[in-house]
Amino acid sequence: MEIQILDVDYVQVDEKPIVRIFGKTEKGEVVCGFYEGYMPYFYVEKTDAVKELLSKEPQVIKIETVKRTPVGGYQKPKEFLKVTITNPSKTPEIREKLKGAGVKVYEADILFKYRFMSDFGLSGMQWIKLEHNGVQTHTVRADKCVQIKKIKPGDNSGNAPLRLLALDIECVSVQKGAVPDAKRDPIILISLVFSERYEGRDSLVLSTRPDGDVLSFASEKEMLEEFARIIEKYDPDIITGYNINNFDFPYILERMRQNKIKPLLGRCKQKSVMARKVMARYKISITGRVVVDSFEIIKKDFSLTRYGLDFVAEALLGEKKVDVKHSEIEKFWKGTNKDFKKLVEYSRIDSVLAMNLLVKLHLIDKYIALSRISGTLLQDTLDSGETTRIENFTLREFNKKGFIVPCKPDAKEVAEREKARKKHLKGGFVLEPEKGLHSNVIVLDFLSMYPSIIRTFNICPTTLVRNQRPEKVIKTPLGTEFASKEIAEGIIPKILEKLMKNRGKIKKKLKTTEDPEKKRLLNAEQWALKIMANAFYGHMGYPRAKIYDLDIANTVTYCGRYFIHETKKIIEEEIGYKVVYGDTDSVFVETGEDDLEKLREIGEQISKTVSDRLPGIMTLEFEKIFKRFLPLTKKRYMAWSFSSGMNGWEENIEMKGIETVRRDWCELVSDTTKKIIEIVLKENNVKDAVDYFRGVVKSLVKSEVPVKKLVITKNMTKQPKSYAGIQPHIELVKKMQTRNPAEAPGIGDRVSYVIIKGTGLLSKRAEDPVYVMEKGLEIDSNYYIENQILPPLERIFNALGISKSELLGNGKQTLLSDIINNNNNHKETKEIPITDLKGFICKNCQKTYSHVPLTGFCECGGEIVFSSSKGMAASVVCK
DNA sequence: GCTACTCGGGG
DNA sequence: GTGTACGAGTAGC
Repeated sequence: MEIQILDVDYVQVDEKPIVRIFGKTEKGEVVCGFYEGYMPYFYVEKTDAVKELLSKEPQVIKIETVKRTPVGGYQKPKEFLKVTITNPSKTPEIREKLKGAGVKVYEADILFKYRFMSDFGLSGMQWIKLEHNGVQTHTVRADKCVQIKKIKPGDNSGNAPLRLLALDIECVSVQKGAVPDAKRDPIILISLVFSERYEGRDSLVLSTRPDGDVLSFASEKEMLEEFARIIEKYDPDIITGYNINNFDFPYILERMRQNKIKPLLGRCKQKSVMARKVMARYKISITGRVVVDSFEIIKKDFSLTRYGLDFVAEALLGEKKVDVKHSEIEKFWKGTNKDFKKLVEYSRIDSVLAMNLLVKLHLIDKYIALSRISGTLLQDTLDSGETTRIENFTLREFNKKGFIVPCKPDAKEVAEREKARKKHLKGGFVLEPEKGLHSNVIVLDFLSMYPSIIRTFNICPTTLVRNQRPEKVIKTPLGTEFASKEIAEGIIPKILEKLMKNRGKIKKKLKTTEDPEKKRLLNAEQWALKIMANAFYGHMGYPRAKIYDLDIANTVTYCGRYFIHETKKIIEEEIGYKVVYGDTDSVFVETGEDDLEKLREIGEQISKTVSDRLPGIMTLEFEKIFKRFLPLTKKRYMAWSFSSGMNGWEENIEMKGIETVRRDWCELVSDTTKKIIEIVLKENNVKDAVDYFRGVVKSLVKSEVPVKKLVITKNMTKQPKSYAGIQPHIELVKKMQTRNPAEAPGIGDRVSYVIIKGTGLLSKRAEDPVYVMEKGLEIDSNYYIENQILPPLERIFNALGISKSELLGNGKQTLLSDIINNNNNHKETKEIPITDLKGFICKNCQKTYSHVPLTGFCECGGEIVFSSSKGMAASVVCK
């Protein structure tokens, strides 16, 4: 029998744990495999005192002497005690007792399911073959329950047919405007959407109101009981919804508690649904199933300005919600039959959208790939971060080679590490960017820089030279030493080699794969391999990590900085090009060439020269070409980029660290910013950009900009009177309440406003856009210039050497172009080709400028002329 | 510029 | 469940 692992847990029966593996066959049968005879264990240092301590513990059933190597500096294996006990849940107690006695304890904080999975080489969503006997049990809901004899890796790839359920609840608060409180406000409606038909339907709505197209119930209790029955009968593998982790599920569980219903929604008939509160956030676990919150994934994987379901569905699916405001739910609930029908439809569509997001955007592909690679169960991959995955993964790899891992650090240790880290750990090197607008810049990146450094110097906590000295070492540029590869190959470098090579193979396979389904899975896999490889460096510098080493983290970043400096030196001093910017693992090289193909050739040449010169597997790759490059500051730039793709050169505008859209900016800002960036980068015309900006300012002043483009939107999260400060949108709501209380926005609604002309406080001049259009009120153009379009654009123009006062003109008609044109009148006749143009220079004091001051003259009063590598010139010729 | 606090999503 | 872990954006020094 072959199954794909969905979930693993254990039950304690008569002093013995039984591991349960929940999975699904290729045909879609649900299987639960029971494994008996595997016992919990951990390691401690070997002393007589420890033996004495352990002999008093009734839980301990076996103490063996074993040879292992602790992780923490290069060393030879030594003797440890392997302690086996009867009950996994007793481990913390014994662990703390030993720790209290000053005894070093290893691997005593590993979840039992993961101890088991690690020893048997099992991963979440992995296919496995089971040799088994049939068993019958009434404790588990599955098509087949088997007693596992042996587990072997499976042959299948892809996924078993997974059955999905999407759900959404509706409720109304007794307190007007507030978010409903599960302790008090009942659920009125539950909508369910099925990926496989359930009793001939693909959706179902349950309600305590008895009309419309719903399953109706006399009480909330009966409705919730039926809800549980449907889940049992439909038996989904995956349950989804929008914000179900932090709203629907905690709410349903509390309502079940109030109604004295045990929340048995999982595949174990005895285990209730668990809602663990982790720092103000809930994590839901349901035995044998996986809860996927579309909202949480979208927030992580997509960069959007807002994450409300309406916005997300529209942006990502092009699908719309039913238009019902939160403040209207009560009205529709208590309203006519038609009103109620609309509410039912509203709820149903919310579930449909949650389902569609998951299915159409393939939201879980990445997480399945991460699970398979790291060994983590899908639910935990979704709920927890990088640390869990890395530690799961590393445990196996270290154990395989006879290493044992320390327990996680306590709060005191974490605090000390945090302090040391802050003080000593330096990050990547960021080069001060060369000011001004650049053309024809080649961008080169190190291929997986940190993983490559780790592999090149065999960097690992198991090879780091501390107390014991290996016969042969390799020294890093920082001076730290590691055992050389022939003596002891580091576990982490070896893992990275496997991950990187595997990724190469998958990328190759991807090129010859046509089937879109297979392609998607391969793509998710190569992505996950990259993510895992890149996470190791960060993990070793993470204060809560079990395998934490500041010396190692510092070695890695130091090498990074060292190699970037070396690279810059080689390019500038040996090859002879200027490096105009660089960040951590990249260099931006300016050349005189402007043909894309020739630039690529130069790029490849630089790549080869540098890679040959640097040690080990350090590889600098040609990445792309910036036809135009405008740095604002470190880590902030914009560029017109060309990279070679499948269909020749692919161009796009790249922005790093620059926002063009922000919640509190109106549309005019993003429109204008985008346009100006395009003029500067693509047309290389600063004058036109300035003109465009002035045009916008002019039309603002003349009230020619449509009101729609000036609307600013903010959320009102609480009652207007409970706001301490004065805020425009709140003041507007107060105004609207006196005008027409029924139409005024309520709590949780978004408030749209524009700022109008007047004498009072700015906040008091916020007005309803509709009202402004009806009454023809005048917009405060000054506000829009100073507070909206100017702040982002000022930074861009500053980078081009144009100050705010110059930009706004201030009456002086003195633009760069005019000055250049005026230069035609110059008496000097010397000409230079435009390709040699470096900038501008004062004829009198030699001060250089990247842009001509708009007065046309230097501070010293001297005349500004062109400067080139061949000297000064009065004019420039274009060829 | 940095660090501390808030709030998101949901109804 | 042998676990305790957000993160961007903004307000406040």
